[in-house]
Amino acid sequence: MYSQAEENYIKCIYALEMEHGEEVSTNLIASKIKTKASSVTDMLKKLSAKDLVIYKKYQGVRLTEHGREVALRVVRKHRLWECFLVQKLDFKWDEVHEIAEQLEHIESDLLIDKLDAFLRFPKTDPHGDPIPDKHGRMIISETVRVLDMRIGSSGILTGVRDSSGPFLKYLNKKNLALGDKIKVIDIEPYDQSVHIETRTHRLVISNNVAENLYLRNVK
Amino acid sequence: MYSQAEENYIKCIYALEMEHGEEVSTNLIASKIKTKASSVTDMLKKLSAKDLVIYKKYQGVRLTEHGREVALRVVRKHRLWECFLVQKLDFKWDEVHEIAEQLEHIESDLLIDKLDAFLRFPKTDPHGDPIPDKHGRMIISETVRVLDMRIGSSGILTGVRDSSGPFLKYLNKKNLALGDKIKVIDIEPYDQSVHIETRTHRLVISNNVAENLYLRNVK
DNA sequence: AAGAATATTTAGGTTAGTCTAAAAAATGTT
DNA sequence: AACATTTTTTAGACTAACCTAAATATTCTT
Repeated sequence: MYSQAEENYIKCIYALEMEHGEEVSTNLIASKIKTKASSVTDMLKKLSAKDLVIYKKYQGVRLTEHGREVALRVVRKHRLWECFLVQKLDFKWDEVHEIAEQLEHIESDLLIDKLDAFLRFPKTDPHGDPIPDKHGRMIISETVRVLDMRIGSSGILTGVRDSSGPFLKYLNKKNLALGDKIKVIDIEPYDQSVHIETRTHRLVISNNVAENLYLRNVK
Repeated sequence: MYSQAEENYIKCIYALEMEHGEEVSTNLIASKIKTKASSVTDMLKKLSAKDLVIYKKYQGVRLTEHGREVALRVVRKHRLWECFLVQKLDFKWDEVHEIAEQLEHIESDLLIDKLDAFLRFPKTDPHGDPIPDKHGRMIISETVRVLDMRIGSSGILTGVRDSSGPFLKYLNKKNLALGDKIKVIDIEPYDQSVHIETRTHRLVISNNVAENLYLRNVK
């Protein structure tokens, strides 16, 4: 239906809209997709002609209703495949992204619904991100960055903002995993580093890390 | 490593070499891949430059050792994915080809080895075709077409030559499946149609069908 | 509000893979 | 062996997706 390149742009625009709200700029897309701004302009015209985005020169771009549906389908496929790789094939959560980037473009609605059923209709992927159902609906749980927690409060680690390999490897090394209960002991005013405690250990995480961990509040 | 188009040509040349032996002609490739002869010529030059085939103008083409390795890797992936679709996702054997055509191009050796293990190292795909192992080796069992069996002899249905949807659907309807024991009751001299008997029923298959069913001899 | 800096678009070119039409080679027929 | 037919290759064009460099808009600074 749509080419891989088109799907990648749509997915990228969707992610940037989620993250920044408002219109998404050409350069932002270019840097995320690692291509040149001129290439982005070319593609935006094409997507606009196909009614996937609303694009006005120099004004950035937004997904149309239809564009959003396409984006959610790709996101659904990506996240379901990630579940498959981790749950069934024993991949680590930091190893699945590149492979899922390929698998997300396989075209077959039946395949993806059968995969969904095989995995018992998971609601989140291995990084804690919600999986849209076949109608594009997903459960977005209220989460807070570790950095924004009150001192002394606790939460369940439900998601990571940065799901790059290096960051996930860092979490593995520090023995932090989705579902862990985390208590914020103290936030250092000087550098915003955070002392946290899990059921098994205590540690200090940098401000950078604390911005990238999302907790669902407990109690 | 290689583009999908390149992989498809390599796989096609491999299949035609198996089927016809000798050099494979431009037109044969064109008709199998459903493209024009001129496109094939272009691609053969490229594959030749990459040392995947030996190509001499007007003389047809053969795979190099390296080309054969690439072909076997793609075949391995295709057949493993078919197993996955049928065994794990409950697809019918006549529904999996198109999806496997897409999945076979996913690039990750680790993925394919893990999939292999997950499926418990299957030796044949749902159509009875052998699956190459990670070194490209596979078990080719001695099989005979139903048409070539002696009258009164029996065999186990181990493979189909034509694995197109319509043919597989026909077999489903006639209640014939891989692994069934089949006895050849009689071959009609006039039109070469064959009377066969399975554990559960007797039926007559046309010469055309009898050419496309492979049996492994019993006793 | 003008000039500087930045962001975006346009113009024109490249590559992979396809196509049509014409030319050239191989093969078949007598 | 010469002509006809078939097969294959070449030449030249097209599209998708990318690129560089230049032109144009927008935004920032003062």
